[in-house]
Amino acid sequence: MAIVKPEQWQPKGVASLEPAALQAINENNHNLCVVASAGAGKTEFLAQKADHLLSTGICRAPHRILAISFKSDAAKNLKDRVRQRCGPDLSGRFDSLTFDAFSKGLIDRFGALIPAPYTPSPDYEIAFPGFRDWDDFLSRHGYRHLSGKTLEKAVARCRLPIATLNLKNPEWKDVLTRFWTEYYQDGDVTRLTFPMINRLVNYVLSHDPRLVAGLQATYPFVFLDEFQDTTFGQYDLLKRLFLNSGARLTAVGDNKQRIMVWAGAMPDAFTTFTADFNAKQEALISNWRSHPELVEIQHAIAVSLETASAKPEAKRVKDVDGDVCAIWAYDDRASECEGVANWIAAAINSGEMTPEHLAILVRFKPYEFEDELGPALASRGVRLRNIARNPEGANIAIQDVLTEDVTQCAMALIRLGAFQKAPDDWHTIIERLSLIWGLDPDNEADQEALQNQLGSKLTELRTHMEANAPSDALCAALVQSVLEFIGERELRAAVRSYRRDNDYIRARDGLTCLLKESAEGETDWVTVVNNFEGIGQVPLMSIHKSKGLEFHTVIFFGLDSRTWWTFEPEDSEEMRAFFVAFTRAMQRVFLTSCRGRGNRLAYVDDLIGDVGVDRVPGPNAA
DNA sequence: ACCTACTGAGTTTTT
DNA sequence: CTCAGTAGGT
Repeated sequence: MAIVKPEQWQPKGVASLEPAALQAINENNHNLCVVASAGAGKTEFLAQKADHLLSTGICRAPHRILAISFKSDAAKNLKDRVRQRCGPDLSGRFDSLTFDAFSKGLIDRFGALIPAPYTPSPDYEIAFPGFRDWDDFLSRHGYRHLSGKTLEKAVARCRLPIATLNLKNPEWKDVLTRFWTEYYQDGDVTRLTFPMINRLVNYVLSHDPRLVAGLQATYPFVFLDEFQDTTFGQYDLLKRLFLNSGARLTAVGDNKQRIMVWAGAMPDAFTTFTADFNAKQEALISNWRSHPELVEIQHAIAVSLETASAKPEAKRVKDVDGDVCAIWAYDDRASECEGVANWIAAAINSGEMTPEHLAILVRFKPYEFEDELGPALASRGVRLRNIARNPEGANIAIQDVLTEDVTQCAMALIRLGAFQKAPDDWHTIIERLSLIWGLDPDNEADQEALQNQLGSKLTELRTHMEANAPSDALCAALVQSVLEFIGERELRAAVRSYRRDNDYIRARDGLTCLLKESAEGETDWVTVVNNFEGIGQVPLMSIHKSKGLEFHTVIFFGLDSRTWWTFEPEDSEEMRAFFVAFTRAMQRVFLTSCRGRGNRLAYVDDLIGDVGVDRVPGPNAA
């Protein structure tokens, strides 16, 4: 592929980039701290920066770019965007992962190098202990006077090996030793949480500096997305890997969207990073997501979080009539559900937006809202999808099934089977199969053979799908047949995380179960495939899960004092969570509150009331 | 047996 | 903010 001279490089696929973005793309002699408020086009900025590095040869093979995101769908979106911008060849050297997936990958590769007694067994299990489990562990071992929360934090923060630690209270050394011998290595199974994986990675890297040298040699460029939510352990690892190395780090994020401090995120990640890595500052000032009226309200909230916030330039054009923001007040939860369901059904039927472009956001317990709102919508012919729910029989959330490699490959084929035309899928599957089967994309004979094989498989699939209506058995058979064609062994060799049975089976079962669920009561495959992808369904999720996503219209349930019982106006995670929820919308935001769920949230009501958001009676069930 | 006043817990994530 | 649990009183 021809190399572009840096001075001749142009952004691809977009009309223009703002000056700060161009500045940050061309700056490769410093570490960078890019402040990007909601809708500033972080993903696009990172994708363009990746394209710049790869297509100019500033990042030349075999060097790679490491991009760390917080959620797997964000990691996948970024990867896809880079592929669109610079093609499958160059984007093959762009590794887009979550912090946890990156750390886990290192354990899967180098776990055997971890000294005893910390060596994990290769078939370790991933655990998500709740606060009760930590307390139970302590009381089982006679430490009833210590708190589980403190133990959880200590495990996440203390370096290994425990024996060399200098702790003020020597009792904690006993507790941690116990924990790492009895919780971690429990009989035959090794049980790991992500903070523990992080500590183990840190340990193995300190124990074997060649690994650090190897990773530094591989990754001269590192992107860090949503940096405001970096945990202490993650930052510790980052320093171990890249501090004082030649690597150029680009940290992107927004302090106003810092909503993970409760789970161990650093309260001042940007400040610490800027000091340690001597990073240069840039700030993106556009808002490509929301139209001016919404940006005005967002700005009022932003100023309450950070007095010095600059007002972003709104780039989106408003394309809806009527209110763009209001607080819908209700008396009780039943009329709230019915009223909102009615409004949604009417909005969808009028064609002003499709179900998947609307989102229901809640602060917590989405499954409770699913039970209440789901039936109200269903009776009006609208389906609700709780994206955090596991499909029946699976051990993975719907949202995560969609980003799995096994899903992407299998569904590209199944979509090609269901639809008359799907050129994108044809290209995707050709690219992926070339990679999985180890074919040269430039070898014509190889490519022709691949196209022929794919063609005859598709003929077989289409005949089979036309002749048979969707059913549980057929869904399972379809997945089986498609995976046999792709080659499970080849797929698992190509996708590192699938080498462990645990991880591969979890993903494959997730795919099968979601497909079965999508086929329930359906008679044609096109609908099944759409159901699978969530097309025609209103997504429901927590604010935390909505981070990084955007929707045409957002309805937030529960602007009231019971939902926000921890609410404090000053430097509060709650206010930032509210900001995150609010800034997901491109066109409209409606906030419900009902007396059955407590009083009005006066602080927020007044804040947005000042910029013209009215408290009105919510739409009726009619 | 019943009343009042007080205390603490509950929630959001990551393969 | 709400709910469950508890201590201490009648």
